[in-house]
Amino acid sequence: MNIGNASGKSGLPAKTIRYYEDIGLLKPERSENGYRDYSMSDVHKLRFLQRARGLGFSVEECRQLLALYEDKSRASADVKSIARSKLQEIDRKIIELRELQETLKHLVAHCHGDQRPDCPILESISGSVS
Amino acid sequence: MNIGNASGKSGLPAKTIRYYEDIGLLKPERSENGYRDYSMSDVHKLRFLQRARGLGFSVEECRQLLALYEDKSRASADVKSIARSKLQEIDRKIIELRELQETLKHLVAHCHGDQRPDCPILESISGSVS
DNA sequence: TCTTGACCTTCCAGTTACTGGAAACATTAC
DNA sequence: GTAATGTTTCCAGTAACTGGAAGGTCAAGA
Repeated sequence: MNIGNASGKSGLPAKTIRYYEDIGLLKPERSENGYRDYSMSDVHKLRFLQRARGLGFSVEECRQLLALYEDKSRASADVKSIARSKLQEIDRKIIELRELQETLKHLVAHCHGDQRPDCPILESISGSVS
Repeated sequence: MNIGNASGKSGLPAKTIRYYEDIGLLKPERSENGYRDYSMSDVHKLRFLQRARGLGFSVEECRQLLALYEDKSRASADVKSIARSKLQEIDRKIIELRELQETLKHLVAHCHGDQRPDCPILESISGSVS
């Protein structure tokens, strides 16, 4: 499938998809006419990239995560260790999102619609300051 | 408190904190000697910025979120509407993180430690392709 | 008191991850 | 057939930092 189609299915702008090819993240086939030709597997990876980038993982982290599935030569112990450290990071992100969620819910619940409430919730949105 | 201290407490590099001042996100007091002087409230905001950026919110979104607490002139209906749309975004992010978590857990659980498993989980990490 | 080292200042240049636009070729729609 | 749309490459610009130089400040130890 063409890049426009892949863009629509993945949620990534065509520009970004080309950029990911430039930096070696995802290299699609080429059609006779020179157009990029994406498989469904490519689209899955693009969609994964779209999500992971939106969740605050860097391009290099995404490259590593993609490599977990693609690099057949990598030892499984390696895969496990990388995946485990990413899992910890994900746990932390989920917790932080829940806290942010609580704060915003509190804000929404305690606004009366006519004036801003005077509650000191900045402390709660910033989490525990160690 | 000095920038080094604020950096340690917030988890943000001093460089980044100065950059946030440059773009008008957070303007601290200045001591007699010209050093930046951060209050605890400033540190809370910095910590919030550290988290929100790490969770994939853009600087402009962070600016908006900070404004929810700071802009006394903003109507509460506005605050509610912005907060609600951010809440939806957070819900989505949490769901996506859970899915990513499931995939990685699956990978860790099904590796045998000596060789990479041959399971087609790319589809699951990329979520539903609409 | 002096000095040494850690910390702070500003400024400017470089990097990462896109993003916009031009010029040209391909495809599709009427 | 031609106009609109989609694709290509290339090059420049933006967002959000990040590193490094040149110099001022401060606290601790000889």
